[in-house]
Amino acid sequence: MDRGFGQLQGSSCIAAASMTTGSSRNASSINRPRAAVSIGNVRLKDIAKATGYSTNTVSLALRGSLRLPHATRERIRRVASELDYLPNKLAQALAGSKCYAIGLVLTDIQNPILTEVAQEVSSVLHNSGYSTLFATSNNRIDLEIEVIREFRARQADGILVFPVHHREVDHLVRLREHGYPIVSLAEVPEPTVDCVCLRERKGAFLAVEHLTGLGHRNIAILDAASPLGNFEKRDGYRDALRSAGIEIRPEMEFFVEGHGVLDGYQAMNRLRGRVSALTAVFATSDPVALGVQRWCQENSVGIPTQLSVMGFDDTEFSRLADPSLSTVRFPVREIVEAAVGHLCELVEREGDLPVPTRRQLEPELVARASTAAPG
Amino acid sequence: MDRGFGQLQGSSCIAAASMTTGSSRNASSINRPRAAVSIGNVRLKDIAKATGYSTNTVSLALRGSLRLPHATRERIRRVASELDYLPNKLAQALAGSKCYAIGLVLTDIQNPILTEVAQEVSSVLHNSGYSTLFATSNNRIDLEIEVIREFRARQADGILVFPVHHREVDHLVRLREHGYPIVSLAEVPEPTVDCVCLRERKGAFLAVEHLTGLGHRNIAILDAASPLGNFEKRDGYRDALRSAGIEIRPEMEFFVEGHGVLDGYQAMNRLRGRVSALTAVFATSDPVALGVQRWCQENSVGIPTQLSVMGFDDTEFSRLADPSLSTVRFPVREIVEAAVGHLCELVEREGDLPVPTRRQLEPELVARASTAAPG
DNA sequence: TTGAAAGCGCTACCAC
DNA sequence: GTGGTAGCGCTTTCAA
Repeated sequence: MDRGFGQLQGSSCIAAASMTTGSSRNASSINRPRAAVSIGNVRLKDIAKATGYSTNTVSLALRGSLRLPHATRERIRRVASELDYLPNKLAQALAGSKCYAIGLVLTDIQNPILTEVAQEVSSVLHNSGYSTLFATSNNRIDLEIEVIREFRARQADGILVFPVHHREVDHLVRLREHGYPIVSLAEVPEPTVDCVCLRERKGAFLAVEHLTGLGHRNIAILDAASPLGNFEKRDGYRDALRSAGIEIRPEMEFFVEGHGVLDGYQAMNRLRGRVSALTAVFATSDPVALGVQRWCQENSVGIPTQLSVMGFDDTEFSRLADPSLSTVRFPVREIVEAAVGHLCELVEREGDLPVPTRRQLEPELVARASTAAPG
Repeated sequence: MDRGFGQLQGSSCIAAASMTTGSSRNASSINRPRAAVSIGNVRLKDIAKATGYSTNTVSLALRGSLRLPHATRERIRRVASELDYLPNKLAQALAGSKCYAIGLVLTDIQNPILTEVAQEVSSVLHNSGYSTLFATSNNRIDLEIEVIREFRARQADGILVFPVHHREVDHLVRLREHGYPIVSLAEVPEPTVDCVCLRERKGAFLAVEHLTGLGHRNIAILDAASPLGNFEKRDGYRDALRSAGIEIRPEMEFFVEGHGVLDGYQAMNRLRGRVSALTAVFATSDPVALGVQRWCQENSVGIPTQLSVMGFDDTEFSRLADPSLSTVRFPVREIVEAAVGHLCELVEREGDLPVPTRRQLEPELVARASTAAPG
């Protein structure tokens, strides 16, 4: 295994579910009134019975309390493991104050960069002793709100979120104000909620600057973000044009539906008549750029000879695309580590939460074979 | 959005976490002894206080009991929603017998077909009123065991799993025997545990039969499954050779490390010296096949003119590859629907579990542009 | 129709 | 060092 992915060490998640009005009947066997899981339903009480200690002592022993003599602790632990004791985390969470679970809300799990994030988040959280409750909002604000409620209902200790709309985060701000730890993985305008993110605007700037630097002046943007009201990348695109003295033309700005390969392909199909007027395309995510490449191959448009293509995110598929895709790196590991670290601090904090902070990470241009000087 | 993916309606997950010995101190503010979430901590008791009813009545009202007069129910519900009541699912699960959560164990979330499965599972479970606890075993049996324990500790009502080793499922069988509902998404030899799966062996047979049908006789297999002890696809490959009267040569069977594009690319690199002896390659998963294509492009091996390439799974990237990839469809929706349906039946069942059953779905050949008669 | 009381499995607090 | 007792928020008898 030499893929550069976070070595996941066993990770997991909860999908929002509309509570059905529970038809909770018991498995009417005689000796277990209503245990859902009939194996592993060894409880503290059972260990207490087996060892002669009280449940109290058993609980302390299993949590490694130093108030107990070593011998007692070991004896209890041995019996517990003989009985294959499995603590009920629900009960632990209910009695204690934490459940050691963090909610992660993505917009779309099929977007490869977000899949990478999911993997990395669960890995890092796992190493910090937390489980990951995982959800997708499918780019719908109502679902974003719904899954966050679901997480809160499940008593998640805090939330990591890629907000659907970077400017529509009132629901997050409100929770934060009430002391609920939330870290956004996308940049929100004011740091009214904690945020660890990539400087997307600058990333887009670097991408387009790379193109202008190569001599391109007719550069289109295929933008999957703006339709959702997220303008960072488009603004960076415009910044770069401006700074190269190139006129900003609205007819060079195209919306695409989503972050799939097909979305990029279809977008190119729609604007096929105007392709000859372009020398370069900047797609706001890698799969979209791959769709562009695919369209070009089918339509005999040479890359980069006739058209230069830039992506965004730097996922595995782009590295191995043909031609390999120029793009901007989304530093998954750095962002996730910083975000998780910050969130855990908030969660483990004793008093009130501090004022929200914003941490922006730097993008990095990755120039590969899909871009060159215009022919 | 016209991608053919399951329209996810908000879904989520739990990553296995090693219990840290909890340093659970209270947020020492005065009026809330130890509430983790300070917003939304409206409890039944609060609604009871506000309405004058008992918590009991409130509980019944919110669950829509018909024993209460319509007016009472509505009144209570209104107050609950005014107070923004959010039920504590942990407490519900502890008191009731179910927690309305199902664990999903994947081997690898970065494998696109498994990502699709994850999306579809959470979508379908969501529609059935369940949350999804999601985990990856990273192809390690010890992690598989660990995450399943984690799920049980979180009281998951049942488990969906792609076992790492299809022949090493004793731990699953044991749980099943104790009444814990488990459905495997890969074929296990004996139906000692419930199983809803693709006939992989037949799928591989169809793939290779397609190649022999085109006239190929020198067909290699790039096999990511056998290293894990899963021989269905390799057996199907051999079946097809046999039925075409082609000798089975061990030197045509290559292991690859994982299901990534890079794995396929590197495998080709390793066997480069022998490529001229081949006319076709069968990769046991699409990304591996894409890696093969990529290698061929770089090394000027024409597809399908000099080499035919078959994949397995039929993911979006393969449909849009260049040339588009011939493959075998993994019927995500059908499998997931059947598996979830079956699991939910087991979970909701009143008495003991019935004997395990096996449901095998039929694979379907998808012939595209990456395969042709040998040149 | 409604409410009181017990209990889910665990942790916390205060005795002994 | 150890064990009662109470309580987390909810559901579920059972009685009124």
